[in-house]
Amino acid sequence: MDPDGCATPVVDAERVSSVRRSLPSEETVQDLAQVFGLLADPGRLRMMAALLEGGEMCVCDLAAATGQSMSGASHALRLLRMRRVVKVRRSGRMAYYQLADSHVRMLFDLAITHARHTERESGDG
Amino acid sequence: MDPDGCATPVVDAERVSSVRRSLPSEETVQDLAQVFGLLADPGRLRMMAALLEGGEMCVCDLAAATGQSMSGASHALRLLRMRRVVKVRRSGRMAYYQLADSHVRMLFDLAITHARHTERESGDG
DNA sequence: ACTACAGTTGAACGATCCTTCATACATTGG
DNA sequence: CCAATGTATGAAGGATCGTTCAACTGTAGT
Repeated sequence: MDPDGCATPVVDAERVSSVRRSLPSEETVQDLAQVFGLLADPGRLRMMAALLEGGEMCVCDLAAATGQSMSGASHALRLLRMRRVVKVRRSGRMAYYQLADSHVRMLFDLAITHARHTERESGDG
Repeated sequence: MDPDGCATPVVDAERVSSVRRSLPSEETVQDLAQVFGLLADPGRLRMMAALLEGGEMCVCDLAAATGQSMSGASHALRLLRMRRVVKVRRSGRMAYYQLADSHVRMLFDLAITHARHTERESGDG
């Protein structure tokens, strides 16, 4: 709201405004946050991992493979579809899903690598 | 809960169990989801972007640069600290934060690239 | 010791999210 | 047409999350 900060004291004003100018646009930030939000759910994460392996799968197999209900899987796939993370191919009454976006594949792969290399201690500092 | 799926019909049983075995462990999935969850908030995202640019910044400058209250910034940094995404250096009554983990930097960078290459239409199919 | 300052923390409120249930839609087979 | 099947969707319930307010810790300066 305020272009230069009023309520918060500032130590290094130059640095602050320089960093400020370098930040991604509001739109980019929102967009990024939404994509990460999609990845922040275990069910959806497993779905993407499944599609990464399985290539193309129908909803019921996807649900079974990731331990979700059909309805839950469908809701999840809807969100992923809306964000263009997956794409669907229809054949009769079946719906076959696959990953749509290679960036997300890379993101996902990198994240898995990150997880594998990370100690799983959580502490405060 | 169920090792082989009971309530959900399955089309390709072999594929399902093969994919199932290939999925990351429960622990990895939870861990990943939490990391992505951290990145799913605009405020935290801006903080990480700021630290990516600014290198090391104190809480009040970070708050000013990302348009957050001191309290909000502190809460956010606490979460990032607990997940070892940032680390803190204390000097007197100041607290200087910087990114702790190069994986997160890469994740973040890749994500920005992704956002820049993505059309911002959201539709259903 | 007292005041000012930088930061931290807990509680409360509202918003958002995930899960589940029920229902609806479209396609296939009789 | 009717029943069965695979999928999609809206609404409700409870959980989780982010923001804010108030109080608290620890340091610096007088």
